[in-house]
Amino acid sequence: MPDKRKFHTVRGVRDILPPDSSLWNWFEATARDVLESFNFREIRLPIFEETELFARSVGLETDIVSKEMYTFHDPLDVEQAIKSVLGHGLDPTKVHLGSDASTSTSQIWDFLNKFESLTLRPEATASVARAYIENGMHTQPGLVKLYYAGPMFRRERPQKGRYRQFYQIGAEVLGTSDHPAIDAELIEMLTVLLERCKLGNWTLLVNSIGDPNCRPAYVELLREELRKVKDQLGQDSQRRVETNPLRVFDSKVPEEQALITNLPKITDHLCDACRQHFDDLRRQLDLRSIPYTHEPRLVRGLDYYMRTTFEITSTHLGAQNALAGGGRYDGLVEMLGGPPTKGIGFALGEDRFIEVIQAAGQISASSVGRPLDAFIVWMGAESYPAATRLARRLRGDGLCVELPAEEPKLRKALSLAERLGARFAIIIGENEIKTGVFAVKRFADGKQENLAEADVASFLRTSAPVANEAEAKTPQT
RNA sequence: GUGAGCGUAGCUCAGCGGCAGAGCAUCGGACUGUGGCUCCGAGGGUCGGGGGUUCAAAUCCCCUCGCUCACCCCA
Repeated sequence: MPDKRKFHTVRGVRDILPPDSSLWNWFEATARDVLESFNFREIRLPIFEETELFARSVGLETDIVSKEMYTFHDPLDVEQAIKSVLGHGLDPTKVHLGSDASTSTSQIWDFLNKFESLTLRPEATASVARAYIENGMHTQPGLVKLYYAGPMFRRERPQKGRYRQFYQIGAEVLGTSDHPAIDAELIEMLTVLLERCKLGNWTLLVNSIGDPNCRPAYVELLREELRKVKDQLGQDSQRRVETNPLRVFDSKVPEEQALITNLPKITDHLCDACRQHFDDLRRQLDLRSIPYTHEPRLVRGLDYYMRTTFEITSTHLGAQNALAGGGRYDGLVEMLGGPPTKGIGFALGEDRFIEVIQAAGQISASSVGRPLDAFIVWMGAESYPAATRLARRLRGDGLCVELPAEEPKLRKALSLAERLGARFAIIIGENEIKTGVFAVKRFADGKQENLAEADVASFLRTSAPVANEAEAKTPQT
């Protein structure tokens, strides 16, 4: 008896179906086009890495590393390891969950962590830094400008605009220079992409969070100020006062907002070098005519950020309103064992971009998807060979063609073609085989022409552009 | 991990103690070489799952699972 169990996606992941997938493909192609026009080149990275890479770069205390990573051990490696432990006369029950009250979960983790631990990437900057070091990319001439695209994984509770498998496109600039023009051009690149997506309702927020010279003193100052008003803070914020005072700025508790506004701003406590860098960044944005808001409360969550941080938010989204975010991470490569290297990058959330593009309504799956150019209706077994020849010819000419496998009734075939969105139906039956001309019917106005096989392709192509009809009609903004 | 809302056909939902429903979609027919319209018909259900109350439960009660949104945090 067949098992009637229905399989479904696991929590927080989803299918992306046609026609939506057309919009995704369009967005990815557009992003690639923009990034490559700034001379960025794609780096294809693995989906999983050693757990240690993310722990060290993203930061042990971050939510991402402490509770959101999909970490696993190769089962065969673990089996091997257990056997080797047994070979040393150790008690196997000591490593069996629940078999012994003295074996705690953390002890089991300690045991497992002696063996290679792997993690589905929660972000990709760490991988880029690893690849930069591993491949000796510091010997390449000039700046190393890379971009990546693909899925990331974080085990968070899903909500609007947040998924456990989500898609990011990111760009990174690595090398010996930390000139603010690099930061500004990276941001400019993002604004160009926003324009190409015909998005208007976005805001650029920028800030500087200092560097290891000036930030520790500021964090201490902030902590002292927060302690003075601790009893007015909620539980979450009270905890952060001790663990990570900067995070208090992220609070959305309404009662805390007034308090937060009056806290000392990090940009008032930067060292001279950081202050200069931030001032120059703003000048660089001005000379590019990029509107921005200085948001002193913008502190990014990942440990490796320093100096420049920025974020693009959209009013079209729900609570998860960040479309893209990034910042400078000058110490990261060296911390991972590479040469002293400056770095800056951003990641944008594809899921969120797609949502905003759809909400804006300027670009849609139907306007960027590939249309079905021709539906071939054939009648009678003797016409099928001619139909297959025609289909091959049209497809070879770059057209999208549907050829029914079974002989259809004419009325039903035309009905199906119309519902599939075909631009034309090409009718091949006894009459057409005799005369050698095909009836080509245009659905838009119902007009029909008789054409020789050799003329069909050019007729289909010239009578209407193949793709992006709707986009071409939309005035440039 | 916490809170709230919601689970009935592929989709959107009605029904809220008494035979499991509608619209849309799908398939077939009217209609044998000309689509859209119209009409007729068909298929499709563990009413999320389990337990309880009752002569009788989609409906009332309890538990559980799932989804959505929000918190936390982030793209």
